[in-house]
Amino acid sequence: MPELPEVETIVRQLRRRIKGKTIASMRVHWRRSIEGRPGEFRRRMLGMTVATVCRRGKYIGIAGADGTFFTIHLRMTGKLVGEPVAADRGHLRVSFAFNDGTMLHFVDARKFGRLRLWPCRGAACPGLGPEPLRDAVVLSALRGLRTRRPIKSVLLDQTILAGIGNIYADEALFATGIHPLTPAMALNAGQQQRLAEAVPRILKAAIGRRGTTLRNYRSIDDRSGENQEHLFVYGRAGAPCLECGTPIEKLRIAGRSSHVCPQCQKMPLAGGRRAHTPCASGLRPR
DNA sequence: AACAGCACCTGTAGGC
DNA sequence: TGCCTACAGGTGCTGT
Repeated sequence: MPELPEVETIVRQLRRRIKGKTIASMRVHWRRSIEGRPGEFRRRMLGMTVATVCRRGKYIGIAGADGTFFTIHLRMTGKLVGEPVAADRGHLRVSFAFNDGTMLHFVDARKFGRLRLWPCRGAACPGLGPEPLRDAVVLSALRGLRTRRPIKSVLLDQTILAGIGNIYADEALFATGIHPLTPAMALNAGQQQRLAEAVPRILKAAIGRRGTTLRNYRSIDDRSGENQEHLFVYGRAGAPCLECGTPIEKLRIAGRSSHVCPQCQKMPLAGGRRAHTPCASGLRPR
C-alpha cells in the first residue's frame, strides 16, 4: 500500500534507473492496467526518451524529452521491478524494454494500479491537493476546512492534501493526540498547528527510512522499507500503546480501518462533558 | 451538497 | 487437508 514516502522512494530509484534511456518496446499483458486506449499509449511510448521522473501525491510521473507525459499509480499492490522474481511472474501487467537492453516491469497482483497518458505534464492529475511536506501548506489546508467529516477521512482526501494514506493518517493523529472521529471543523488552533507540524515530520522520517513495508510494498531493487519499525498505532490493534500501555483499538471510519489509543486520543469536549466515542454506532472495534 | 457505500481485484489468514 | 469467509485499502462511481 504505497503512500507518499513509498512512492517517493520508488521515484528516486526509478530516476537513477531509467533517466536518459529510450523505450524500445512495450508489452501490455493486462489491458485494463492502461487507462484509455492501449494502442495509442503504446504508439506514444515507443521511442520516448525519459527526461524526468517525478512524484505528485501518490502518482509517479514520467516525462519524455518530447513532452510526452504519463503517470503510474500503484494503488495497493502495484510494483515496478527490473527483474521479476518467481512470485511476480503471474502478475506482470506491463513491460518496457529500453534501448540499452534493460527492462522495467509493472507488476500488480490485484490489478488496481493504472498507467495513464496525459496531453502534457501540466494537465496531469487535476484536482489533487497540495503536497503535505511543509507545515505552512498543511496548516493552510486545515484552517480552510468547513466540514464536519471526521479528520481521518479528510486526511485521506487527496483533493485536500495529496499523498497521505491510511498508515500515515493514523500515525499523525496519534502523534498529535487527536481522535480520528473528531469533526474536521472542530479542531482548535493548537490541534491544527500540531497536526500541521506532525504530518510533514512523519512523512519525511518515513522517506528517510525508505517507506513502510507491511505486505506488498517493495522498492525497485526488492528492498523493504524500515518505517514499519517506527509505527505507534497502525497495525497494532490489541497491542499496548507505546506511550501509556492502553490496548490500541481498531475502528472502521469511512470504510477503512483506523487505529487509535483511546487514552492518548480523546474526542473533543462537548457541553462541558466528554463526548462519547461512538463505538456502538456502526463502528466496530475488532 | 455532502457524505456513505460499494466496485474494482486477488492473496492471505483464520475458522471449522 | 481443504473449503469458506473476512479482510486488506486507493480511487472513482453511484446512491441517499
